[in-house]
Amino acid sequence: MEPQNRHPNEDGGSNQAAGSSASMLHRESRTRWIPTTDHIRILNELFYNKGVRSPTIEQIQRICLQLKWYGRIEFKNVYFWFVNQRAREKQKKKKLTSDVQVPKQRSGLVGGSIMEQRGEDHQEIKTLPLFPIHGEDIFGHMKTTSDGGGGHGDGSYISLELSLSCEGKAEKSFRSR
Amino acid sequence: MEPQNRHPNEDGGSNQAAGSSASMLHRESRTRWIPTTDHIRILNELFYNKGVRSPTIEQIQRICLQLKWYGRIEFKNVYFWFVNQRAREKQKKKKLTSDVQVPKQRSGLVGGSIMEQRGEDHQEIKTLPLFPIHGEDIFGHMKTTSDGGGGHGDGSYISLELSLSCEGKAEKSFRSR
DNA sequence: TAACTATGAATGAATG
DNA sequence: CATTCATTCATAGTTA
Repeated sequence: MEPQNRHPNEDGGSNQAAGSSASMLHRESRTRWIPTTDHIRILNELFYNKGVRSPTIEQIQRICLQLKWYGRIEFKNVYFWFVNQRAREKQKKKKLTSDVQVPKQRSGLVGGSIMEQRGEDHQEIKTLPLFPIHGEDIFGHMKTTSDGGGGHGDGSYISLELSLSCEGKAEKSFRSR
Repeated sequence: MEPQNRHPNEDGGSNQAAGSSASMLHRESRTRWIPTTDHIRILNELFYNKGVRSPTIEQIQRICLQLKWYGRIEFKNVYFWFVNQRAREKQKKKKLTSDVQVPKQRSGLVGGSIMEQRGEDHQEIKTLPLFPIHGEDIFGHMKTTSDGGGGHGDGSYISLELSLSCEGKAEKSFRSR
């Protein structure tokens, strides 16, 4: 289970370059980061021996900068690596410690007031798409009761009649991986 | 970093069709909100096109009410969505706090979001280990290096003196309108 | 090739 | 609001 045994590419140099027999050959395959052994070695060194668990942005940048020497790597790769290491370390421990512990019940939610608005249910009435329910839009006129944010130019009624029947364009949101 | 295949669910009810991997098969015991494509579309519309960044309680309630027509959703879902959207937008927008001077491979890609720092490089340098490979320094103190010469003839110098003292975080701007 | 496993990546939710 | 956690999705690489 230990994540130290991954050997996608050996040697102390290039990585994932030996593609000779494989058929899938992408010019610039938008594939995910494949850490080199040096990457792993250094990252593990930091994580386990140095006790670096949650490096700051600056630290990640520095680490990334150094690791670039051993192969292509980006900021987010380092960031995610630590996130995943922490998560899976904990996850591993949890499984090993299959002890009967009372559920921590760490809920509590934010604020604990409006957040509890559980409107989940009896809402399957997919009958009529009357969007402007009140005649005013979602952002018709409201008073910023506790909007510490400063209102960001409020009062701007936003007509949100956009999704009633949008089917022509499969826009896939704003994502595009 | 842009996903797209994230939300397997559909407003119609279909659920994760790709039945290839048996690694996941959950009943409706799911706790976490899984936004539908309509949810995402509308929320993105509000966030990006309408400039809604920090909706008030009333606004969130209204948005939530509308979105309920497109699938199960609660107040907190909308709330968290905006919180996360703001945070991640900012995270990606956060510019480099320190220059990233990597030997070669700087093909003109400067700036950009911190997460977007795509290594434009496409070559495995891997020829001159500027810093101790034994990784005893990433977060330690490698001030004792004998790099007095500091030869940076070809611009391939990486002065890494990673220290845990990284201040200078004044990137607190980016107001939302 | 399908199934499996390890792990990179994304994101809803939570914490401080 | 900045960070972090938790869960899930996606996929490289391996195995049968």
